Amino acid sequence: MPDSKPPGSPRRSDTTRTAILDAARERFAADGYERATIRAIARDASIDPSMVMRYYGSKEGLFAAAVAVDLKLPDLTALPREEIGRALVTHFLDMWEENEVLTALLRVGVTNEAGAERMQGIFRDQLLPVARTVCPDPEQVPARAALCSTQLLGLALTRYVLRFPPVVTLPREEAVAWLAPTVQRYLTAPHP
Amino acid sequence: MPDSKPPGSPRRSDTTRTAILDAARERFAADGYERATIRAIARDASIDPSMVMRYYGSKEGLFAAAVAVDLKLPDLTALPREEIGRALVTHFLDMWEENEVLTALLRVGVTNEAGAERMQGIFRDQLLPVARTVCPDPEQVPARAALCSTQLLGLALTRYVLRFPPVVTLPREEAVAWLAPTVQRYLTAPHP
DNA sequence: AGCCAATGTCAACGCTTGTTGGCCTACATA
DNA sequence: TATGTAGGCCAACAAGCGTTGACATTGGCT
Repeated sequence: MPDSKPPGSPRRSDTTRTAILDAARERFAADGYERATIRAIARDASIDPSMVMRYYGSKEGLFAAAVAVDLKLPDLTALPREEIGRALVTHFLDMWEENEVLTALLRVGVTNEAGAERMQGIFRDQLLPVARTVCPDPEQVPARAALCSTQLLGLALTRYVLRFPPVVTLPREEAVAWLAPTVQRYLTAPHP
Repeated sequence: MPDSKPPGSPRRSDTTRTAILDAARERFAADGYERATIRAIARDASIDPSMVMRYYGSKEGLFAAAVAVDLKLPDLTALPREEIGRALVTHFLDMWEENEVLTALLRVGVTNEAGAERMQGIFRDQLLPVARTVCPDPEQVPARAALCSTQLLGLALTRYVLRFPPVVTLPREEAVAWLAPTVQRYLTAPHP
């Protein structure tokens, strides 16, 4: 049996495997699911396309392995209540600029069901619990977290994917200054 | 010369042409650019794929013909100043639910350069002038209009494309109630 | 009726895609 | 040093793609 996986043991092929994942993330982020071909990814990683199949089974499997997102959301309870909006927006900008994985996920999620579900899962499993720690009424938590995601993903969409010039030009600090009160309100303001 | 086009004259093939455009919009909206194949569109329209080529030249040409958006933005100067946020949000929801063309444009724009430029052009040519009529400082108009587009497109993205359950579930009136103040502030509040 | 262009059908082209299996190479272990 | 196995490359497959050109059919015109 090739490729049994005693979970901690390093394999001789690990450099190739991560080269494939890196190339895959880059291509998915730049091109989306369909146009990111296995052949192009393999070319970027300087290996044969069949290696991708050997290590990740299929294109879907490669995508699943390449796009694993940890938003690393900070503990908002340690902050003064009126600063959580600003903290969230800056943190999201950090995450988005740290690497390409979020851009990849967004580009893919728009045309690929599996990608959409994964994006959905990330916001459900990571943003929702954080929202729970700051929202007054537990019943409103999903809606309030969802509202935050509309604004945050809208910024990412126009800034990093569609690249609307005025949004790209907008200095980071100014974007934060404008969006922070919005997110703050979605999380903490009384239901309108 | 086949297909000269005296602009007003109806052609015998007009029913076929609009059938193609309808099917194209539907497929682009559901699948994005790559997965919306000419063959599938032709099948939906019950015609031969070669007719698509005859009438629209290429897939790019078909897309250009199928996705023409008029946001039909209302005259905001006729409104009390504090209601323009709500008016804009409701109008955008109307537009988005009226037909599939905006969803098609968003799905395509995320992975297709031409689509992204078209989306960009729509907001530049249609939203910007409206913003000019309500913004205090002309110099801030592009940034403020862009901020509005981040929130409006973020809502459309999560509600109509990624279909985040809490956003889909959110009653229309509630979405308006939450977003209206945001848009209102982006357009009219003093620079933070 | 007879012509001609517009409309539609059919089959094929060249190309790219994801995916597969066979084969060679190199290393870790015995 | 011998050997088994993981790593890697190559060539090929079937399917699907956008696109093309040759051919049949229709319908409005004189």
